[in-house]
Amino acid sequence: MNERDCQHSDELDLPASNGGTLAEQVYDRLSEAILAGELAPGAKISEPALARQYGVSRGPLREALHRLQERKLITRSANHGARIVKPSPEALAELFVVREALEGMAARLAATNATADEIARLRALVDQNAIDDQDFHFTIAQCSRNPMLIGLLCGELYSLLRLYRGLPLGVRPRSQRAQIEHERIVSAIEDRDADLAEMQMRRHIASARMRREAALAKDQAQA
Amino acid sequence: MNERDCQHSDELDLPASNGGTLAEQVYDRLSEAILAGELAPGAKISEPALARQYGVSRGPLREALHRLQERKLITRSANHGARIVKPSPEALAELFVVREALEGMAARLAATNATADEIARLRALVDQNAIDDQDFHFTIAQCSRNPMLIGLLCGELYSLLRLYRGLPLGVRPRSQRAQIEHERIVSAIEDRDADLAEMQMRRHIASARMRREAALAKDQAQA
DNA sequence: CCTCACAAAACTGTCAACACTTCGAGCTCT
DNA sequence: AGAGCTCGAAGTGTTGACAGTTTTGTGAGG
Repeated sequence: MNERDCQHSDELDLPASNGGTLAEQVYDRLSEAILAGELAPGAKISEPALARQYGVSRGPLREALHRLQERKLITRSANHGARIVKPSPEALAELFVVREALEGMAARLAATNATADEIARLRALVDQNAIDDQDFHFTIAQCSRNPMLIGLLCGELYSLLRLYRGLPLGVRPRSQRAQIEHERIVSAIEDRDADLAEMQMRRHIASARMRREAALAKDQAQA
Repeated sequence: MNERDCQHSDELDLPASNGGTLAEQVYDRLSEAILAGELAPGAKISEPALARQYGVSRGPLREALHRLQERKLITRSANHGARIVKPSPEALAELFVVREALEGMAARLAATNATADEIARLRALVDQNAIDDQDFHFTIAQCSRNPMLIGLLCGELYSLLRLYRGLPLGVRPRSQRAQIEHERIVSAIEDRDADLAEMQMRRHIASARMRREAALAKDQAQA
């Protein structure tokens, strides 16, 4: 049970949040809580309870909830309250298709626009095996020099990916297969071969999708 | 006792809006107003003024503004208010790159997943010349059978496209060039050729991007 | 004439209180 | 006992008011 020691006052202060306004702080804390899995998927959100928990009034909380609604992290229906979005295998598959398209384009642009320093950093990331997958993909997105693409990949899609995988951004060792695929992508970027970079990235995402779908199917078979 | 309710007030009623809550109605009206260009890009939003205009209190209005912020239709900074986002040539170029990736993927999926009826509808759209471009692209997105892709293309990206082009979803005659490109895309889908469908769609988007960038550059040269 | 300081107006952020809806416990009737 | 109704409790939607900040307008001084 994740219940705190103190019974009556679960009031959590918000000192570490960067946002100036309470609504922003609550938004940051709430999105992090949802993505970290602290709030169960599909669970109903009680505005008074959450407001007490975070030590704010319902006004800022509702503003944060509306932002989360637009980010599709919660669903809201009038007079029926808000619920944490529940990940589904279908949504996961859809997400990977979108990622394949966007990250493929990012790799294509990176092959053209990346600086020598950035390519060196990518090469270093691949050569040392202990890095996490996200760092690699984020770095390539940055190399695309396309802020909208970067925002989609590193913001919205990455959030949904965290939610669907149900893991707290873990640095788990990636497979040998992924290691090889990463190396091929970097090689293509080093060669400034845009077509090949896109193709390798798309194969990499498709491969990751199949692995993850298999793992998810096995999890659901157990449950 | 200066009641200005009925005389010359700018108070706009919200009868036609579908949403049950005031916040939703204001959200719909505001996003439509921004996308239609009724609110000047870059203009500052005064919460009291807008609240009076729409005949609601500041609470629901602020909730709608937070949703618009997450949709990137407005920008907000603490204690400094909200501003309508200002389109830039750079953002337009970025948008077309993202569209090229996503619509290419949609065409690929459509070649695989579209039903015979849907393909017939696409063929009809191409054969009759008077259709507008958006209808064609939306239909292909629907054929992808990927709700997340459909939501991105028909929702967020389409909104930004409307905003950046500054036109009210006009049914303007498309060029002969676009007509030919549409026909090639539909032919590839009819042949169930996923690779070709994606390539033709990406060329079509890239061609549209170059035409629009040229038009925008000319406009800015005049001004 | 320009600049700076200062006060007032306006605005944003926040809160507590008020309507209306929804849900559930308990009662009634068959 | 079980189905349906009633009424109270809880929750959501909305409002107006209050506190702190930013901006504006004004006047003195250089």
